[in-house]
Amino acid sequence: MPELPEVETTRRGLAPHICGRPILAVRVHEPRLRWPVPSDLARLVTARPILGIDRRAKYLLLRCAEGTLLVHLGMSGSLRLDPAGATRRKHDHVEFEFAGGACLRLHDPRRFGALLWVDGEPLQHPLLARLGPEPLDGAFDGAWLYQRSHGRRAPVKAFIMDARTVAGVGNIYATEALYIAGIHPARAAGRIGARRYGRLADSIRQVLGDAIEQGGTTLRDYVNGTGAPGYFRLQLRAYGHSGGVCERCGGELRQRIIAQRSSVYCVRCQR
DNA sequence: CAACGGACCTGCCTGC
DNA sequence: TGCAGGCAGGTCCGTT
Repeated sequence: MPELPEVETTRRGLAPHICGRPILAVRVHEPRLRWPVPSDLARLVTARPILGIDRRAKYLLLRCAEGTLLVHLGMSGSLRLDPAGATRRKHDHVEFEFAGGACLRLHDPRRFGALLWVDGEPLQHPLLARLGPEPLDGAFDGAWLYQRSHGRRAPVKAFIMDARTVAGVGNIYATEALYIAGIHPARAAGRIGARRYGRLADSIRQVLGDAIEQGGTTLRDYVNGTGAPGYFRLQLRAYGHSGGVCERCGGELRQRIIAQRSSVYCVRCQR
């Protein structure tokens, strides 16, 4: 479900409602996520507030006084703030209850997500320490991509989805950015020039930024932390349009597995 | 180091 | 209506 824009939308939706409010109770109904949910989670966070919510790649960092809750939503996860009285649903694995009865619930049917506790500086955690630049940061640009791509024979789509290259570019937005930049997703990363990488970096920034503005992409039932769907799906030009016609050149949009992931591209104008 | 395949799960859709 | 098979927005880890 969630790529970077959906995670960021969740962060923005939740922060004003939960930051600074003490957690009254924590309930773990299903600890078997990607890694086991800490058995002493309740002891770690009960009676303490979440001080702030940050994001790094697709991880949410819920900052507490003595450490950080690291949350990843995997393929099917969502965080939802329910008003008092709303009942728990199937696949709501962890609940954080606040004063007044509102309840933050981690919902994740496929359980590819994670909820971890990190002592100390979370950015030094092994899961985060080696991530590449944030795509919406100034440190990310075409020069960075070009320099990192030297000698790489893997498809450029795999290259930009590698979190060490740039953090948080998933299958939908990699597909869209390559479409916008006019680059064929299967082209070897090391065989693309600096100018084209400049365009690709711009496309990545543009597509992620626009998607965040639209509240993310709702495919199945994604909603942000406060229940609103995202509208970026309406602006997808390649993803989900296989068999259709390219808006730019009239060519055929074709679907194919590239680097183990389903990809859509225009057979005529992506080179 | 780079590249690749497998692993972890449930739900939903298609076709027989 | 039932069932098998394929597919899905992620990413870590082990092997080559």
